This record gives sequence, structure tokens and C-alpha cells, in this order.
Amino acid sequence: MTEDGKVHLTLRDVSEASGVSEMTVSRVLRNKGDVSARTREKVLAAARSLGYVPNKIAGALASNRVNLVGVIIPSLSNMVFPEVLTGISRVLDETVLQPVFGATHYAPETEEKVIYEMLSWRPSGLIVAGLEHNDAARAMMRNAAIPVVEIMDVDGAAIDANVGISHHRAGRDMAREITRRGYRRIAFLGSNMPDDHRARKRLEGFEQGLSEAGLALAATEFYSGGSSLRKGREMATAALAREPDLDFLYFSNDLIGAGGLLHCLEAGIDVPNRVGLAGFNGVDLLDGLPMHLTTMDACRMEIGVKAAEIVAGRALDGRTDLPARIELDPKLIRGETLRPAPDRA
Amino acid sequence: MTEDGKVHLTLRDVSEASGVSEMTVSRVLRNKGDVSARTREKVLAAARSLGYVPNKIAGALASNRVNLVGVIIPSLSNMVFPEVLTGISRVLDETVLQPVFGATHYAPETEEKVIYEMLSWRPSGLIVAGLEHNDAARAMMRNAAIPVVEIMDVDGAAIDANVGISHHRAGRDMAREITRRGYRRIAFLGSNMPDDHRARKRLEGFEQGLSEAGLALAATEFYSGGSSLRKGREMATAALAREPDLDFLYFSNDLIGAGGLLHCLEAGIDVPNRVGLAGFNGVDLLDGLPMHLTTMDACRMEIGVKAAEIVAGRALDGRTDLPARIELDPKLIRGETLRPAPDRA
DNA sequence: GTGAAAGCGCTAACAT
DNA sequence: ATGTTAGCGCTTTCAC
Repeated sequence: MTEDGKVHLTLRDVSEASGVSEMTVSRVLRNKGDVSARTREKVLAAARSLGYVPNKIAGALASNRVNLVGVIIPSLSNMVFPEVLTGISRVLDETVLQPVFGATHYAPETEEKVIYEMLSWRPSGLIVAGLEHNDAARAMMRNAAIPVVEIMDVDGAAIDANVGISHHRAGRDMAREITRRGYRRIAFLGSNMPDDHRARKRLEGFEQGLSEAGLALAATEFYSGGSSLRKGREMATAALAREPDLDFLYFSNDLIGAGGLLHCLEAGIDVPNRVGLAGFNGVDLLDGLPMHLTTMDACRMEIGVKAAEIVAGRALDGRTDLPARIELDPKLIRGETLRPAPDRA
Repeated sequence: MTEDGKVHLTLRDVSEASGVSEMTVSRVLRNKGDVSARTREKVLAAARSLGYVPNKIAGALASNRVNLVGVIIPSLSNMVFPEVLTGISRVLDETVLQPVFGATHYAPETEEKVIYEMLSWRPSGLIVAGLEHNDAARAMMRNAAIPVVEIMDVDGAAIDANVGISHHRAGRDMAREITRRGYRRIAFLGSNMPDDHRARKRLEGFEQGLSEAGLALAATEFYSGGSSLRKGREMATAALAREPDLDFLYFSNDLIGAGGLLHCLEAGIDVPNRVGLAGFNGVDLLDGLPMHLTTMDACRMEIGVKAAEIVAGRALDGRTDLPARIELDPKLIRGETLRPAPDRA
């Protein structure tokens, strides 16, 4: 607060202090239009000495331009999303655009609310995780007249643009890899969140992959709440107690997979010969475990980068030549928790 | 985009569609003032059928109220901060306030820029990690005339309000605990980021605690880049190779501590008798390791909650009775990586 | 290179 | 309970 009780300085204050019109002050502060070096210096000196901070609210209203990109994801406290955000930031940091984050906690109604709030700020673009949204959310995004990129998943119809991997394929490919190596009594261990559509699609793809080899899941184990090493241990313990002849545990993420691995090693189970294991995500925080867990890279950083490039290209440069759909390849990361394929006779 | 080429609907559109004045439409949409049930229904029906989304930019400018709270932290991809954000969201979700996040990557100039950007949106409050800021940042926050809460750390002078733990004390208390249990050849293993002031303060407190027992650090090991299990393993390996008679490894966070623990267990080192270990943070993702790592809870969730309560109480309810400084107690979490204290003779 | 006028979409304050 | 007027702080447009 300044001495005269004013809470915020305006362009007018800078104008008066520098003896330059508001309009020219505005030009200097935005590096827009031609201003003489002398005037520019006067203005900058005044702005700095007063401690002027522009009011973006007013600027956005007047220019009808808001350099914000809404980024809507299920959760921040999940090792998966920070990397996507990093990819997005890396690209947007090179532009005038700024990401603004919102979390849905895997609840469609929360997602609807978050999208509504975001759109009410009139952002320049939207990046949303997943392809599943309720009707209201879908309608808002369709009517928003801004680039909307749905990310992470490509198994379904997108509203506008789409960048991600096929989780169905990821699950199927993992099943093929596992069966090729001779595993036969295979369990799936994952979360039971009905709105985690990507985990669901991986499971569906996985089951399809098994059935191609004439197999079906030998056991499933579900948990709720956040994932942790302990959850993975508990699920592995439970599954192996219930079905002692299981020879493979497929986990829906790396953290619980790592927990399962620790359990097996401690229980003296021969990994990967007696029991093999795999996770999903390619979380390199966990690099350093006694054994590398076989997993599949979800291309999270790259998804963020590509999505941000589409938004920036369309919103800023008016480009219309950008791909509307980018399907990335989830790469298998072969750890030591998978035994070699048997020699074919 | 609607048929007539308009990109966004305005109050005027809803007013015309419902035959009610703009002002009354505004009242309905904000639940403000008395409106008859009949009028309210007409307006809501019109707004819904048109798909009207209010323009918060215009609303904020007119009302001089922006229900945003800027939250500025070093990094999103760090297990430490998501929990703080969860605490903040939990409180703000019960109010009209919305958090907006910014990351500084431990760079003071980036912090300054992020604070400037945040303030240019005229938020209702600011929550900033740490007490160390450059002069420009400090000046902006002092002049902002909004509640500013510095969090995580209480070792220093705050601008306005302050919620956190004393990292100096946390380090000192850990040193006391370790020396009490008879460990004597003690190493510190942590990051070498010069701008991670909290890690630095823990180290200083730790050294002070050691010196009280007539000891000094027997070794230090620093790493750069993100922390991971592997980094912890490597540092433990290096430290023990260089100083084979070390009997304690104090890590600056739980993740590298867990890596160190895995190394020791695999190397057949008797933990906690031959070598003890401790980390910092209380990250419960890691619960499930072969042995519980001794650590100290940094009260992250509670810090977020208290900080948000101060902002909400002051910004929304005009309360002036809220504490300006809250120092929380980092609790020792005793795992099995600490041996019992020797009987005193 | 600089300035004056108009207006962005909403809400506060004041009618009625 | 509803309507009218003015104006938030900036940028656009046009004039000089």
C-alpha cells in the first residue's frame, strides 16, 4: 500500500510520474509499437521506482487475449503427472503462454467443474487428461473455440486434438511378451477405481493378449487408495497365498510392482524363473531397486511436449497444419523380472 | 462458436434470451441479492440452453476481486510438494478461493518472475515456499497488500505470515538422536544445490548437534540432479568406500536414504548395528521397504492446511486474529535403521 | 513517435 | 424485486 492509501498502482500513476501519456507507457511496458529510446527510459525508470505491476485482468479484458493454458489432470500427487507437466512447461516457457493446473481426482463431476472454472478465465487453450468426460464437459470444450488437446490416451474419439498412447495396446503387448516367455498362470494386480479408464483399458488389452495365447487371467487383486510399495507387497502376498501356482504378476503401475518385487525377493521366490513381474509407467525414481522391474514407458514427457506444441502453434501462430492425433509408442523396458523366451523347438 | 460467428456469449445474450435485465441475470448467476424464483428459473434455463460460461476476467475487473491464491514452490516433480498442495486444496476447496501454482526450480530470478506474473493477476493471497527471496521479490510481496504466507521454513524473518518447521532444529535433533545411540563416525549425504536453503539449514543444525557431542562430520557426499534410489546407492557406496569405518549415514531425503539402505542390505552390512541410516521427510510411498528408514516428518500436509487457513481467514473473513507465525514440530519416525541407545553405566 | 477516445463484460451503487 | 448508470484498468483504433 502506498502512502496515499492506494492499493494498486495503475498506468495512470506511471504516466503522471514520467510525464508520458498512458498509451505510450502501455506501449513501452509491452514492447509494442515504436517508442523513442528516451521516452522508453523515462517510463521504465518511473515504473521501476514506483514498483508498478501491470494488471493482467484489465489487459486481458481490453485485448481479449488471455495467455493461459488450462491443464486438467486427475491428480498431482501421483508420480505420473509431474512429468507430463514438465513437458508442457518446457514448451510453454518459450512462449508467452502459462500453464494453469487443475485436478479432478478421477471424478467426472469435479472435472466438469474444473473445466467450467478454467473456461471462465477464457484461456488460450486446454490440455485435458483422458478421453472420457461427461456430456456437459464435452459440450463446453466443443464450444470453447480454443485448441483442446486430450492427452495420455488415444483409445477413443477426441473432441479436437489428441496425443497419447494406446493403453489397450500397451496391455496387449505386455501380455504377448509375457506369454511368449512361457508364463501361463498370470495375475493382474491394480487399482479398482472405476474412473481410471486408462488402467481399465490396459487390463482389457491385457486380457485380449492372453486370450490370443489361449489363456485367461488366473487371478486378479484390486486395491483402493494411493499406491505405495506396501500396497504392492500386500497384493502380491494375497495373490500368491490364494493362488500358489501363479507364475506371473502384472501390476498396473511401477510403484506397486516394486512392492511386489520386494515381497518376492524377501520370500525367497526365484524371480524371474518361478515368478515373473511387470509394472507400467517407466518411473525412474525406482531405478536402484535390487532388480530392474520390467515395465512399459508411457511417454509422459513427450506427451506433454507434443500437446503443448499443438496448443502453442494453433493459439499463437494460427497454424492449422498441426496433426490432430499423435499416437506414441509405449516402449517395453525389459528388466530382470522377465525370464528369457524358451528356445523354440 | 455460435451460428452468428460470436465466440463467446455475454450476459447480454442471456439477458435477451430470457427477457430479464443484465443486472438481474448477473444476480441470478452469482446467487447475490433477492431474485424471484420465477425470474431465477427463466434466467437459469436461458443460460443453460445457450451454454453460457461467465467471463471471470470482466467480473474480476469490475468487482476488484480475484478469487485466486498464488502458490509458489520450487518444483512439482518432487515427492515433497504435492502433499503441501493437497493440504492447501483441501482448505481452499471449502471456499471460493482457487489455488494457482507456479514453480521456481530453486532459481531466485525465476521466483521473482513467477511472483511478478502471479501478482499481475491480482490474487487474493500468496503462499510461497521458503524465506529466502531476492530484494525485488521481497518488495513486491511487501507492497502487494494481500496476505502472504511463507511456508516450510521458520528459520528467518518472514514478510507477513509464516508456517513451517525449523530445519535447523530438525537437523540438530537428528544429530542428538544419532549420537545418543552411540554412533560416532557420521556422514551427511545430500544435494549440493546452493539454493536449497532448507537442506542447507538441516546440515548446519546437524553439524551443531554433532559438535555438542564433541563430534564433527566424518564424511560428506553431494549429488546433483533429481534424487532417486540409484543416487542414494551410489552415494552410500562412495562414502563407505572412502571412509570404511563410517557407522552412520544421514541422508537429506528419504528417497536417497532408501537407496542407501538397499545398498547396505545387499552389501551384507549389519543395519543398524554396523551402520545406521536416517533420511528426512516421512514419505510414505516408501513404506514397504525391507526395513523402515528412520526419518523425520516434515508436516507437509499440515503446513499446507495452516497456510491456506491463514490466507482464507484474512482474505475472505477479514480476520486479523490469526497467528502470524506457526512453528510445527517435526516428529522423529523411528524405523529399524537406528540401533537402541546403549545402557548408561 | 505520440496522444485521445471508445469500449472490453462485468458489478457496485444507486434508483425505482 | 428489478433496472439504470457509471466505471474497473487496460488496449484498440484512429488521429496527429
